[in-house]
Amino acid sequence: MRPTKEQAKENRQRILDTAAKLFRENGIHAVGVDAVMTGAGLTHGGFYGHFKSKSDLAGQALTHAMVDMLKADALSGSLEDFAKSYLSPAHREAAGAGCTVAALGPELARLPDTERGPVTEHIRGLIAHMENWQMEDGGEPDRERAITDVASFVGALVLSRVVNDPALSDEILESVRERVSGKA
Amino acid sequence: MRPTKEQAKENRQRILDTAAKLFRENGIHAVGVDAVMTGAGLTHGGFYGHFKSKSDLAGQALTHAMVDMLKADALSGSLEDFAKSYLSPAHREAAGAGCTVAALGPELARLPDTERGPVTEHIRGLIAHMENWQMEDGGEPDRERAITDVASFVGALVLSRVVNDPALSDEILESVRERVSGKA
DNA sequence: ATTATCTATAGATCTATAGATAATGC
DNA sequence: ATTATCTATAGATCTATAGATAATGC
Repeated sequence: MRPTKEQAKENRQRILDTAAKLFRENGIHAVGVDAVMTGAGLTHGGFYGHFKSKSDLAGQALTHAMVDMLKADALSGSLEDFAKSYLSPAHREAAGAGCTVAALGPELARLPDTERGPVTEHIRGLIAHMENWQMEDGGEPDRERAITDVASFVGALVLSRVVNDPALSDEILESVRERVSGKA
Repeated sequence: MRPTKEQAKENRQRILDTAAKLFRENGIHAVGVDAVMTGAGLTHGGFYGHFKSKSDLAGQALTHAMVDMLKADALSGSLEDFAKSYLSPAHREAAGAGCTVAALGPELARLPDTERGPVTEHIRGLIAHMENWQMEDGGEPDRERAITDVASFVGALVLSRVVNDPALSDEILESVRERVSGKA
């Protein structure tokens, strides 16, 4: 029953991936250690061999998810390409695999100051990317606009998920997408 | 020990107000019926005489909070005044008395379709207000811009609360405020 | 007599720990 | 012998209900 050292490391990674998905889908508070372990194909008792606590897991899993997003393909293309994918119905419907800030913003905001470093750096990274795209388009970097664009992206995705009218939800995503693309 | 009919109605209202505040501050999931009742100065057993369930309470309390916000003074002034108050450090620090969408967005998004009608109408109301302000400024109403502005407001408030660097948090609020005011 | 509230508790669920198990790794 | 996982369970906490209490309202 005991797995190899490598198998154990793989199990640990699967716990992290499962947690990052379930937390973003349902909220950190709504997902128990038990659900994460079952999702990873293990029993919940073994959890504490891998992580100190649920809070420890949440920190590691979500930091990992945010780092991955900043390295994703979508960010290596143009601003228009990024907007098209970030503000897509597909992203709206796949919260578990999508932007951590849009999926868990207010819940992350309630974490103690000391645990919000990774999200803060993640947001700095998104702003920096916006500034880069502005320069690629030949203009001077406008930080005020970069920040506003990031805010409107996150806000639009949150609003599009909150609203229960599909037409309005689509309209929100498209409005921000066209507005950001159209003013380069 | 039994209160008058009027006292009972006041108690019910105090439960609603306490719930609306605690839910926005800590998240719906993180606040128990017990904490709401204690906050309202009652014992938790009496709760079910007033509401069918916790979910029933959450629906009523938050709908009430959103209706109140659309009637608030801030919305009767200019767009600049609204932006100044919505995007203020005071609002950032008082989630329990502030915008329900910014405080609970992703958690509301996970509610079943049938319970998201009130938030949807609330968001429609915010967009309509933006369009009115545009017309007051003498221009044609630009719905695409109205939607983008609402998204950037909500997004900015969420981001300002997530970030653990006070300078960046202030910068996010001010950037969106200046950008929205400056392009009228 | 009615009823808003309180006391007490049942039944779930959730975090965390303890001890057993059994295969790996020295 | 070590250790990753499993079984079992302790201890909290949370939603909801049942029955008692005591003052209002007919």
